[in-house]
Amino acid sequence: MPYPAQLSPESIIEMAWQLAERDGVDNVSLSGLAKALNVKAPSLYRYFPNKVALLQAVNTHTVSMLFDTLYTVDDGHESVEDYLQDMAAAHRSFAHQNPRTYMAALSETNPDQQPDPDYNVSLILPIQERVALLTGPEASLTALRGMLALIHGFVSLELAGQFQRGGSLDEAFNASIAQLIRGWKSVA
Amino acid sequence: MPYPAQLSPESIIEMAWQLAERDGVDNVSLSGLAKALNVKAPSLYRYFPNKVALLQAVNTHTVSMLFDTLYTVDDGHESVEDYLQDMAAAHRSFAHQNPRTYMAALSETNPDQQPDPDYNVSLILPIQERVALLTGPEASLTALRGMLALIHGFVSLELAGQFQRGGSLDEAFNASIAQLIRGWKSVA
DNA sequence: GTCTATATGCCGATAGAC
DNA sequence: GTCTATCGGCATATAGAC
Repeated sequence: MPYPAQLSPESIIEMAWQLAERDGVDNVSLSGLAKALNVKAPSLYRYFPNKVALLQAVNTHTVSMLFDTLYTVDDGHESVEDYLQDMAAAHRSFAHQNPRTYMAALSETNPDQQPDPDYNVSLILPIQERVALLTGPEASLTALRGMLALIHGFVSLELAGQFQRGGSLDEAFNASIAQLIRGWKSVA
Repeated sequence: MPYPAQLSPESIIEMAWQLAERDGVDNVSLSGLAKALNVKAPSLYRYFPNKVALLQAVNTHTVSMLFDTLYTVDDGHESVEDYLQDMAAAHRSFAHQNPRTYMAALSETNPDQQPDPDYNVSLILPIQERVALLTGPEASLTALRGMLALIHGFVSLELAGQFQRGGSLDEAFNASIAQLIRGWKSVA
C-alpha cells in the first residue's frame, strides 16, 4: 500500500525516540525501527539521509521536550532563588524520566558547525534573564553555565550509578544548587 | 610466531585506550584493535571474554589515570580552598587532554552490580577528607558530590560543544567552583 | 596455551523495480 | 513512496594447527 504515505519525519522521530528510551540509543537499528513502523528499512532513507541524521533529529526532539518541561515551571515564586530551585528540580526530573534520550541529547558532540550553542540560545535566554536578576547582566552567562553544569553533572553521575554510597540524593542535589546560588549572592 | 606471547591484558588495554582516544570509543573494533597489535581478532578472546569486558577494563584504566593526575596536585597550599581549586583544574585539564576516554569512563552505566560507587571509594576518600575540613564530616559527602557534579557537568557540556557563546570558559569554570566553595563556607 | 581459520548473522547503506 | 536484492563490515563462536 504505497499510497497514501505511511511515514513522516515526525512519526519516524517519535518512534525512534521511544525505541531509544526503551532499548538505549546504541541499540536502535534501522531494521528494528522499520519493523516497529510496519515498513522496510530502506524506506526510511526517503526521510533521512542516514542514521546519524535521524538520531540528531531525535536529540533535537529531546531538547525540545526538555525545555517544554522547564517552561511548565510557572512564575508565582516568592523569590528568584525559589524559581531556580524549582527549575533545577524540573530539569533533574526530566532526566530521571527520560534517562537515555536525555544523556544522548546533551552528550552529543556538536557537528562540524555550531548549530545551537549553549543548548539552544533562543530557548535558554529566558532562564538566563532570571539568573541576571541575582547576578547582574555581566555575570549572568557565567552563572547560568555554572548552574547548568551542576545540574547536568549531578544527573549524569547519578544516572551512571556513580553516587551509590548512600545519603539522600534529593537533599544533596537541592543543597548543592542552593549553595551555588548562595555563592552568587555573596558576590553580588 | 606463537611463542612467546605477543599479547597481555595490559598491552591490549593500552592499545585499545589509544585507539578509543584517537577514533572514539564507538569506533573501536576488535579487528582494528587486533590489526594495531599485529594479531588476528579472535586472539583477543583469550584475554577478554567479549568486547564489553575489554572496554570496561579500558574505562577502569582511564579512571585510574584520572586519579593519578588528581594526586599530582601536591599539598603545599595556603588554604583548602586553593587546594580544591587546583584539584578541580587538574580534573578539567585531564578531561581536555583525554576527552573521549574521559567521557566514556564516567558515562559508563554501572553493570548489574555496584563495583565502585562514587567513582572509586578508595580513590576518592582522600579528597573527601579535604572537603570535610571546610564542611565538617556530616556534610562532606554531599559537598563532594556537588563539587564532582559541577566539575563533570562543566567539562561534559564544554566538550559537547554546548558552551559556544563566547566568554572565557576558564574564568567561568574557576568562578563557579569558587562560588560553590563559598556557598559551603557560608553554611558552616 | 597461544594463535589462526572459518562460519554465521546482524547492521547500515545503495541500486533499481514497481 | 515503498519494495526486493545485495554489498561490505563487524561481533561472536567453534575447530584445530603448532
